[in-house]
Amino acid sequence: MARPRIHDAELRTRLLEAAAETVAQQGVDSLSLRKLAAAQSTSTTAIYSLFGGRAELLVALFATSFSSFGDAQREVPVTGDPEVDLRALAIAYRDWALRNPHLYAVMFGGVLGSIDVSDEAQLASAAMDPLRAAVARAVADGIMAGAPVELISHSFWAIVHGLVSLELAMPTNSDDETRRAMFEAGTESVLRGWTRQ
Amino acid sequence: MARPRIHDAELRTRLLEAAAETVAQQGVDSLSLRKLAAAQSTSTTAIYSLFGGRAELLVALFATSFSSFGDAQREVPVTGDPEVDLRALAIAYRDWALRNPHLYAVMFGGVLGSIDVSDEAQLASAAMDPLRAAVARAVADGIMAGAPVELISHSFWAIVHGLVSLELAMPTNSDDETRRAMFEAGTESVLRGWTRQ
DNA sequence: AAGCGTTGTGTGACACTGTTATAAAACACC
DNA sequence: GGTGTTTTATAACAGTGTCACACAACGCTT
Repeated sequence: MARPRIHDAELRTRLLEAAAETVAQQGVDSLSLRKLAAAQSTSTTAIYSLFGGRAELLVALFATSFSSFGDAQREVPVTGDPEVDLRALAIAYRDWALRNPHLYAVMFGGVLGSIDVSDEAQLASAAMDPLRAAVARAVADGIMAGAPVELISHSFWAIVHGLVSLELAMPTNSDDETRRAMFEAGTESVLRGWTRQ
Repeated sequence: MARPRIHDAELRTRLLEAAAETVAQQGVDSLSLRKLAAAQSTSTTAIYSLFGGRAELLVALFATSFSSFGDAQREVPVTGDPEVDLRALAIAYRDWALRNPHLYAVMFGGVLGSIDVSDEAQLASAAMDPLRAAVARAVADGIMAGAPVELISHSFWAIVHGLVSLELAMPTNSDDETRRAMFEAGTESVLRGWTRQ
């Protein structure tokens, strides 16, 4: 019984996808609400009614980024060898991060500033489920031991994230192969650290 | 033969220190050139003549942050046991980062956006010299082996940075002791991974 | 001593930004 | 057709970084 709404879920996804593309290509600082709204032939009011504001828009982007990242992790095939799976998960992790550095900064860097993402932290952690499952298989097979699955998984997440994060933050003059070798050597060290001799 | 300059090195350090305090306490987004200049009873022109602009000011902050961080690493005493030293360096690393999360975001997070810090990367890497020295001692003592010192050091840096970064980015409901235990378990895994059996 | 030339500095304008109050638009119903 | 209600776009507000410009402050020359 009033003006029909155009600020619907469809526009919300369109705005979110456009924002994701801008951030992915130019970084979060280049995201302007005015330009984003204009590109979708609407006004900034749409962003405020659909998200709440810039901060909430970035939280939504944080969530979808982890969702896309989680998809990439889930696409890694499960073999009979947990160690093979862990190496493949690590490489898939690195590939995604190097391909989407700006989104990775939104997910892990302090880019979001003081924006609270407590509610979305679970969703973020869910992207690591394939890793936890692989570690659980390794423990079940007696390949790994020494701590709870959650703890081993966390340290594996930390080394992979640490290596990728340093690679993104610290510009080096070493070539791609060298950097990949450093990455694999790093993950291998944690693998050895939890592997039963 | 002209107006005497007030925009000198002393004002530069004052501006930089004030900027560091603001960023350390409220984050990089809360740093306004206008407010910063006004707080030092000068104008924004000072920042432009002394630094070049906001980006260059943040690069200078990046450098001083790594300097302060490097001091904390160098303050860790050197004992006769390289493994003890590595654990102490890791704990000092974590302490500094948890005490200065916003500066840590400037150093490693994508907070600086597309600002180039290639020239300062060496300075950043220098903060890790105590770690490299400890690894070198461990290798010399035959405690660690399997790769060049630089590679082992890098993986150790990565695990420590990864653990700290996850701790800062992912809000958990576990208490301080649990988080510290997870940190130590993670660093121990890399230590074991490079330790000769 | 007065004026000049030069250099450094603060002021103000410009083009942006996110946010929000307000007024117009677009419908259903009487 | 008029009324009421909801949704939307517009415009104003306060703030930002950046930079051209005019003023201020000195040494030197006349």
